[in-house]
Amino acid sequence: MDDLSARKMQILQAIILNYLETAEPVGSRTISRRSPLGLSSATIRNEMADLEELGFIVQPHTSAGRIPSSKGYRLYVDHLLSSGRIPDENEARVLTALLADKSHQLDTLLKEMGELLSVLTRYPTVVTMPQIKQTKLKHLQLIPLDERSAILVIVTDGNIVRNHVLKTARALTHEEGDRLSKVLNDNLQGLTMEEINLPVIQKIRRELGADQDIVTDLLDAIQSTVQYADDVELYATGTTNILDFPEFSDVTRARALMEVFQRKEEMLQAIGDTKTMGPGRNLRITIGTENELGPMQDCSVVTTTYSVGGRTIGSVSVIGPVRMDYGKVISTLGGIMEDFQKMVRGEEENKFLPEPPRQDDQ
Amino acid sequence: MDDLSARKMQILQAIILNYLETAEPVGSRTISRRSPLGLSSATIRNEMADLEELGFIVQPHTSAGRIPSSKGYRLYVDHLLSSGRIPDENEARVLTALLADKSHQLDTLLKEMGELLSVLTRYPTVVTMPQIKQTKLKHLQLIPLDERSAILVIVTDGNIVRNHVLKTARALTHEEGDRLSKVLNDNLQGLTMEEINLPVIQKIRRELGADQDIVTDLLDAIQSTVQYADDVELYATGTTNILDFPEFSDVTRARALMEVFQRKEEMLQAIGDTKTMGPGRNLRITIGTENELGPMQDCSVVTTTYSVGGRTIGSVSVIGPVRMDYGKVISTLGGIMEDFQKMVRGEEENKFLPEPPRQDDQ
DNA sequence: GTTAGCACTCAGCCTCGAGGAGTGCTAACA
DNA sequence: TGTTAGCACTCCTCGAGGCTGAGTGCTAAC
Repeated sequence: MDDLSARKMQILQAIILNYLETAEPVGSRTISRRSPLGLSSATIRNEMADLEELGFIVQPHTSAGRIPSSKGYRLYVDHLLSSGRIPDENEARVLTALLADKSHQLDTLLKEMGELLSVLTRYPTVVTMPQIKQTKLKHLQLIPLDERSAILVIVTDGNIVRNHVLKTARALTHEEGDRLSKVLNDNLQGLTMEEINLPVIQKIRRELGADQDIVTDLLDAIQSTVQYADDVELYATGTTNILDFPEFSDVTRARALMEVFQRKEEMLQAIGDTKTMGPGRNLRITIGTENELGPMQDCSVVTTTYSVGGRTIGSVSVIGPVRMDYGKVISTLGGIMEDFQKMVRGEEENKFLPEPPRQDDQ
Repeated sequence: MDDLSARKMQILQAIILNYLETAEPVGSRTISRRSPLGLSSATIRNEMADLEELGFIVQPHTSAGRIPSSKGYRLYVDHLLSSGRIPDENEARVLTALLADKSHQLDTLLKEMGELLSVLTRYPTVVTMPQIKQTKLKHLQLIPLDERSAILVIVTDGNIVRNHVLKTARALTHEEGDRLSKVLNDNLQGLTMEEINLPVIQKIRRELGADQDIVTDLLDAIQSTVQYADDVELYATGTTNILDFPEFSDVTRARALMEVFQRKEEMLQAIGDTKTMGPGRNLRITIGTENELGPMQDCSVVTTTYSVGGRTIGSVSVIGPVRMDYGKVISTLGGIMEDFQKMVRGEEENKFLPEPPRQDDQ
């Protein structure tokens, strides 16, 4: 199925490129005129008939031109797109300039990045926030608040901060808070949330013998943070961009899609399991009917992952109509993510330097 | 302009009620048949002509029925709606049951509330998150993180927590962190962000004499939190609900509106200044063309405020088409907010009780 | 002041036909 | 054998024309 003649490939590509632009079925005559092949429309027609039989293009109705099928886009993305595209360096510059001073807090950096991506690509963008569960604990601090509550602050790799307000059986003193924090840190620092298991917890329980009454509350809080951490957080931007495209000028369809953007579970399903994906310039593209979700079958999803400390802890996806500018999305997403990773890594190292390097501009 | 005859009032109300249901212009014959007035369509027609001249209703085209104008809705909301509506108690129950265990963290409580409101009303809902600037500082804690950074945790009334990662000129020890925190607390506790002024800052600066090098970073962090606090945070839910209504079946219009929902400044403008509004069952209703923003002129906004510790620190708005069920929205919003305020107040008091009261159900 | 009746308006819907884009097929050509 | 020109055919799109029905304003009578 892959051994299409070079000419068929070229014709398919021409059809796709044209369709990307116009969103209208493309006819043999258009290809004949526009492409450098120098073939008559009749010849193109013959080839198109073959391509249709092979399932790469379809005809909306008898007397219309052809539009690419999911299978056709797939071939295009896998074989035709790869070479010859240079990522636009300007965009990376923009990112670096724009976000330089926000780089030390991963959440905000990611959100800004999502927004930037949706502005650059003109497509909706969805970022899964760092899965705190997978990152190493860096610091825990229990802050007594008042007679019946305290705050547990949890900091992990990448300076991701989470708070958890907990009810306590009695008032805590500041000193107790510190002492408890120390025990927690001694036992948990460097572990990931997932690695907090029974033996560790029992060790903590032993060491906190004197404060038995508070211990349960505390462990509950950690427990519930871990549980909450199970719950991936999503951040979607530029969702209204999808309404720009004629394929969604039907309100019912548009609405169905907008709703998917808002529903966490469905969105996660659309993005798919990212754990199996390696880090770096590793993207996954899901095209049209390859999506399981009904309303998403008119869309394509381009997903990549990001990592901190060598662990893949989240993903960034750009979502557009099947008729999306794959080349641009891939290069923009790739470029920005590369930059992002560089920044995060830089951030991790900077701490040991006397002064952050700052003169790469100009 | 207010001294409409009782009959005109009744007819206007009948027109509005009918239009709320059908979204179609309503004709004289419909009113004649449906209303208990027992008048012929010709008489209704005469009255309608008057109402039109007075600006309470308009005619989309010559041979169509009438639809209410913004002025008409305004009269309806102000004079016709008030009496006779009992808030639905069930909804309040739902809220209390649903949110009981989330009540101790204001942000999440508010978000859940927004979601609940949009589910109950089937309209989009926008919540402005607590304006931390206006709440009293309860506790500050500086947590050293690593060689070049620390986290400043700020807790205010209502247990609103904010973190701020700050770069430090050198590594902080844990003891230093505590000492600095203590000075901050001694000087700032009980103040609002707005009340942090130069004298206070200089006092802190004096007391921290020995740690001059860190002080600037720290004050910068507070400063930037204050600044960030200036930036109201919005949380919008159920925005796609708006697509249900025929008045937004035009995608361009729908898109314009969806975009307003996402843009903070425009949304704030639409909600309007809430500082002038008192707390409690105090709602403001902005109808149709009373809105300044173009895309919002087909919408009405029902806004109320919430307060903590006697200060109004945020607002909750329900946004729908002008043809919205004002009665339902007003009673739902009112009921839920009452419940919410009760909960927050309960929360504030609970701290001093040995055990939170829990047997009011069943 | 209310009502019946009538002429009038106009959006919505249907139908019909022309126009045009595009196809598939066949036959001729290099 | 691959390519091309030509032709008949399909079917979508769009606009014109006509009909219908809901609704109006006006007038005259009660």
